[in-house]
Amino acid sequence: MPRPDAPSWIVVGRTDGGVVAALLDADGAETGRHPLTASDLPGWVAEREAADAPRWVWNDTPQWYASLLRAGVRVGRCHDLRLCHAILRSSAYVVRGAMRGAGGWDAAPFVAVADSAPALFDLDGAERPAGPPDDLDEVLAEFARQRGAVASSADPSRLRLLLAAESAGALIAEELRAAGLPWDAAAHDRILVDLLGERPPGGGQPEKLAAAAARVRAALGDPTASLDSQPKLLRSLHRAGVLVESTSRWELAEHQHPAIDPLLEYKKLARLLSANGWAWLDEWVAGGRFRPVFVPGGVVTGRWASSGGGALQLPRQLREAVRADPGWKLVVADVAQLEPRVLAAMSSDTALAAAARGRDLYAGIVESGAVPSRQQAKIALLGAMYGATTGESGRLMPRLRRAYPRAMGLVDDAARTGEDGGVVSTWLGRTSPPPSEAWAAAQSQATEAEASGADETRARRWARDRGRFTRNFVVQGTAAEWALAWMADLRSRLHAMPPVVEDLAASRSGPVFARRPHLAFFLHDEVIVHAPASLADSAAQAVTDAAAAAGRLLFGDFPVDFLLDVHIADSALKG
DNA sequence: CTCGAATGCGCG
DNA sequence: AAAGCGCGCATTCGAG
Repeated sequence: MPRPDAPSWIVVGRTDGGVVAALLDADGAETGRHPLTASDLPGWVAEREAADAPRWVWNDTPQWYASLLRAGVRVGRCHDLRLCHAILRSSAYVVRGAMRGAGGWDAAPFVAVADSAPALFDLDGAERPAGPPDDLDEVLAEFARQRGAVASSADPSRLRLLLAAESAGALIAEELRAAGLPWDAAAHDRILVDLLGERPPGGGQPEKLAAAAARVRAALGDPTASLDSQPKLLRSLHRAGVLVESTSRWELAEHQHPAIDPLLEYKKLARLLSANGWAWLDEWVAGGRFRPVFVPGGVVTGRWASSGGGALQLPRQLREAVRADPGWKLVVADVAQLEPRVLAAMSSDTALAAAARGRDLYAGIVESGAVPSRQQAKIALLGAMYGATTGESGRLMPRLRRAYPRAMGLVDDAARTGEDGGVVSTWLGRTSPPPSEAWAAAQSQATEAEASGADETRARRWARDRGRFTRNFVVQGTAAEWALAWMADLRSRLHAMPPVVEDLAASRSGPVFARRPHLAFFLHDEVIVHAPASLADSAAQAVTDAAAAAGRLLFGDFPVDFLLDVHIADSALKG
């Protein structure tokens, strides 16, 4: 329980003398300062965290939190000035000029040299991302600027929610990296050997990959055909009478030729080897953990990106290698049709929300009679959110508009705004970037008297492209906000669980995560929690409860639910 | 040699 | 070659 005079915020930054923490009351007024050194920072933070549970304010979460976690110190809440700056400087909710005067806050996030990929060692100091300002005065000034921008904004409570969620995401991203995803390198190796053959000692092609290549060359009657160079492969195929325009899988699959099957097999195996083969295993898995770099807010819509390791592209093929430590379990949970549910809520479309309640949303649409089959419901709804105009998806749109006019109206409006050069915002106030100068120039040029037909065609195409982007932005971005709220709530629930007493010395997740369930992976609408076996059921319940809480936090009493598929297992392989 | 574009495929 | 959004990464290849 915080003391009555406990600081609401503690701002950390650097001065000439070292690290200084400034204590702020609830109104943002400074009540004291505390000088620190790099070495006594973790202990002091742990003390203040336990006593006051403040919101920690810093320029850039990785710059501070990575070393705190290494020292065994977890914090509950923070305000990440870099991430919040990015939201506020472009949010349509913020009044013009409120963020004026900020310098250096558009910097890329700090990259720690010791933790970074080998390539970064080659960069000199000038090239390595150094992060935003960390000087205490600049940090305090930016924090004041941001508080002012929120207070004077069109919707302070939504923006506060967004900034808190974004900052929680920053903590979670560091914790995910610190804990890592439990990865069984031996299981991974078995999958590789099974599909590719033994790892060739000298490099080179594994046996089964080479065999597939040989079958392709035999079928093409071309013993030297190159399979890895697209232009050369295309010529070989043409010589053999396979008249494709590309070498992509789905076009090849439309042709009949003895070379096609082995070629598709070869491409599949070659992809596995180059993307997630032994080299990947050597580089990215150590000590039983895959530790990717998650990049919160890395996508314009607010989704996370990743950098290194391909964290967001792990093939389903390899899920079997994600294995809980001995004595632990994995809780794997994903949301069914997150984006359509979010769309129903943000548009207050009670009919769409009713179709989704307690069941597969596409089945609900079929039951309502809007379209005849689940497949059509899925194609139509995805088309509505992505802006499909042709094909089956385009043909089904009118039926969807009749059945769900509010939901369809929301995405149609967003598209129209984008086509007209406007900006759109998510539910909590993240705003799309304005059109590029080239885009605007193309539009105005097309309206001039001497505009050519080509000018007009290009302008229209660009306008439609941008419409599809803004159409999707509002839904994808709000879904990202829901996911942040889900994870933030889940993180608190997991930390509130009583730590297990049994000796789980085998845990390789580090001091902060050794005795409690903790998040281990996140992918847009899915989380993996690594939990001591005795707490796995509680962790699964927490995942479900957090989803309900996130729905209420964003959408209040609006009757939409977020249906989860939750599994408890030793591996992340899904049935 | 480095760098960017193009291609293809993995994920949501 | 996708129709229809958002990404990252490996590979090849031509330009400088």
